[in-house]
Amino acid sequence: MKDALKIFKGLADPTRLRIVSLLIRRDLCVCELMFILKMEQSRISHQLRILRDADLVEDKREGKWITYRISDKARPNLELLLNQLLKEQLRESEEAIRDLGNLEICLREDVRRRHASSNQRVVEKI
Amino acid sequence: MKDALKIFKGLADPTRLRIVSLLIRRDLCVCELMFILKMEQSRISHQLRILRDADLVEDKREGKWITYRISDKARPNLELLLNQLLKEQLRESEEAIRDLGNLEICLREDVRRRHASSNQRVVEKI
DNA sequence: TTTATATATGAATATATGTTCATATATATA
DNA sequence: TATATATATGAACATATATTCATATATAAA
Repeated sequence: MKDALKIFKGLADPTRLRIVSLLIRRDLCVCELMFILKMEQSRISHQLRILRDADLVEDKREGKWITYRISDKARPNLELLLNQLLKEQLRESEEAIRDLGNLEICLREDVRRRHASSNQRVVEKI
Repeated sequence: MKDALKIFKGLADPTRLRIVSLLIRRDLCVCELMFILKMEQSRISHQLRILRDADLVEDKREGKWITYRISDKARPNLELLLNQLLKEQLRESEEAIRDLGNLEICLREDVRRRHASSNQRVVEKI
């Protein structure tokens, strides 16, 4: 598939757009994404798979965890594409603001190492 | 729906991506798009409807013809998004090159006024 | 070496999407 | 006014997609 189409299809789903918007700021593992997005694990894993198949992200195992990052290949285009649009989102979308807030909390609380089991359950939306 | 998602969904289909790539260069009516894309009329009209519902394009009746253009609202973002990617397409995709070639022919031959009835049939791909 | 944790994945399902065919509508022309 | 042209649209269909549930796998910890 042509690159442009790959990128647009990759971003054409709300869950994936949120994931990419987060990964563009910071590499994250699945349990961190679960904490931030308040979604169950398999849902996130399935969407990450689609993003990986589209060469938008790459994964790397780190012990128990698997960390996802924007692929080197896609990063320049994604930064170009999302830079402007994400600023608009942050002005208009409460969800986008909440995601970034949860990212802060996630990092501050070191979710990956400290919240272990609680992440296996879907937490109530803030 | 949030704007960013609207745009990505709008561009996440090969037919629509081709249409938008053409409209960003020049306003076109349906029969001109038929000539350029070698697709049947209802297929193009349906996709234009989706682009219109997503506020990416606007239509304007001009006598018998209905001309489509990129909406004022979407143009800045679309130009930003597509500028880089379309250059890549033109390097890599024969289809994109062919579309632009057909656009040239379409304008040179004044398809809108001169090829009338022949446009109602789907023409063999060049 | 058993158990817990983190993640992936297959199957099932519901929903969305793209295309085609047939037909409707609006304008232009004879 | 009757006909041709340009386009839109509804219905039907096939295909694609997103989500959930259940289960498999790989690593770490006890």
